[in-house]
Amino acid sequence: MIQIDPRSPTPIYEQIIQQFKELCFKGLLKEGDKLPSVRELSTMVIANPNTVSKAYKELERQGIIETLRGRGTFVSEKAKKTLDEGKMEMIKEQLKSLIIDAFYAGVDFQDVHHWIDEIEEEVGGEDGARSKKSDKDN
Amino acid sequence: MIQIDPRSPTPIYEQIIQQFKELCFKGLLKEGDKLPSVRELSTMVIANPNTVSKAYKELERQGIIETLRGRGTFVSEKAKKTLDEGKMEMIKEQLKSLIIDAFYAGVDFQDVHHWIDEIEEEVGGEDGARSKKSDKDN
Amino acid sequence: MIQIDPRSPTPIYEQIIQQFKELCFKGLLKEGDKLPSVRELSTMVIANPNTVSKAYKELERQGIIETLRGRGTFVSEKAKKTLDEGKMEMIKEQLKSLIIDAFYAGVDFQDVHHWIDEIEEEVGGEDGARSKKSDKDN
Amino acid sequence: MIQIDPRSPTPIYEQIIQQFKELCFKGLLKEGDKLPSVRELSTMVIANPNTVSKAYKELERQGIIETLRGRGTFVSEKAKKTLDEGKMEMIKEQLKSLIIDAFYAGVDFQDVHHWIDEIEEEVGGEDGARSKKSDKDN
DNA sequence: GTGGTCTAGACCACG
DNA sequence: GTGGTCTAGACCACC
Repeated sequence: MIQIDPRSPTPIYEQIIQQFKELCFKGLLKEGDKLPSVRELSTMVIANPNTVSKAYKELERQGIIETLRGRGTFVSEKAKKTLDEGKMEMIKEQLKSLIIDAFYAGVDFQDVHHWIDEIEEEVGGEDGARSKKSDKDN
Repeated sequence: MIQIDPRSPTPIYEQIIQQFKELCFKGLLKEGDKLPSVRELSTMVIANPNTVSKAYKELERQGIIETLRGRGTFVSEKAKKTLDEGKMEMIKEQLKSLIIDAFYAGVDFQDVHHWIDEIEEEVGGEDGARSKKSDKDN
Repeated sequence: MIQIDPRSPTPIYEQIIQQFKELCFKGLLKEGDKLPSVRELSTMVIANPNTVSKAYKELERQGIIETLRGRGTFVSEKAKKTLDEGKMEMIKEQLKSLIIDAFYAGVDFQDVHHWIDEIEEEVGGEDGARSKKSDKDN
Repeated sequence: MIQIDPRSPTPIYEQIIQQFKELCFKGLLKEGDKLPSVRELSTMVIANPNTVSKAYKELERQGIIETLRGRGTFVSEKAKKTLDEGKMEMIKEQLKSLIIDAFYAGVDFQDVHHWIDEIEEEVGGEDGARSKKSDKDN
């Protein structure tokens, strides 16, 4: 379910966050689904409970999951899609940097568009979080 | 020319790298142009010379610039665009994460495409590095 | 009567305590009134009986309610108002923290005074526990 | 400067947060002032660096302080006083609970008003963060 | 059983 | 020197 690369430069807790976000986004984890407990996951990925806990806390802070005390951690009912202008600006900046880096790796704007289409296909087939945007498409 | 935000979470040396890359990409810095010396830039942006040096070293490693001993640092003649498969995969992964984050900020795939077009206009109007790719577009 | 939010960061047993205190304070629960049994309340609010029991025990310890074995749990005859210096100091400390937090949320002392007046109106209209203090006001 | 009670039920990191907030609020720590380093403070209060770090992170998240990487931690230039409606509601709820608790400790609304005045005198003498509200008073 | 807090101490990135 | 990350393992509150 979750695959961690301990040798990766990106922190383990970041990897956990990212992968859960992706699972939710793809719809493989649906609203209300229970996540593995901190201890379970920490043994599964051979990480420290603290590290897992940190990831869960951040996911909760972002509104992706919520914890019901004594019962466990669950995918949040309302994956809040707050229109966050500040965050959007940040993401745009990151996107620009990414594209420039991509260019120096031999990729141009067309390729990036294609990549995004690929990601959309890979990810958007399920009726996950993505389905919410279908209103917009109609 | 270079604007540093000491409060930003991205390291200062990364900011320098990024901004020089952007300048080259936009064509505001052309092949053979001289960069400020480490000492000059470090006083200009109020940073530690070590920090600037680190940025220059990384830019040189990436083939964006080259240092001619005793003469200074210059934008590299041929911005080597090694088709680096590994790097492309990495960038693709980053792009996926970015898109997922964007989604949770209330943005969909269509919007991302538009953003990229915006970036292309902002950046691609000049006959900078990008122009080299135009062969591919045709 | 009692509303529990399982998502709230404040423990469920605390929420129960708080809400019963508020009901008594407002006079909606009067001296001698019978409280729901632990089992009743636990099914009503979908909580573990242990949790409800814990709340009742604490309320009893504070002298707000008393249990008559075999008969049930009742609002205590004399809501003992022990002048507890230690507790008062604690509350004062909490109040200070609260005000500082309020400030950073854009609220000043005057506003806090107004809030208290609002709470007084909301809560003090009934002839509940508060009425006992009216001697002091005169 | 900072006094920690390891026996207190409130977590050490909370105590640190609270005390720094109070210092800033009183104006004993002014904008731009340097806070002790994580290591310094952790030895000063006989706590683990992690615990101190956690406190600093939270203070930063709240916009009270900011860290300049490699240089240290400083009182934020702009103690952001975002009018946060949600937070204000939360604080109001806490205030209500506090007042009810206070009542059962033998305190009435008048007393609470007096307490607040006391806190205002204790805290508002300096030209600290509080001074910003003086515009409102005029 | 769950997550939350804390300690002790290691290693790394940044400036 | 600074803070950021992680491990190992303890204790507690809550359900």
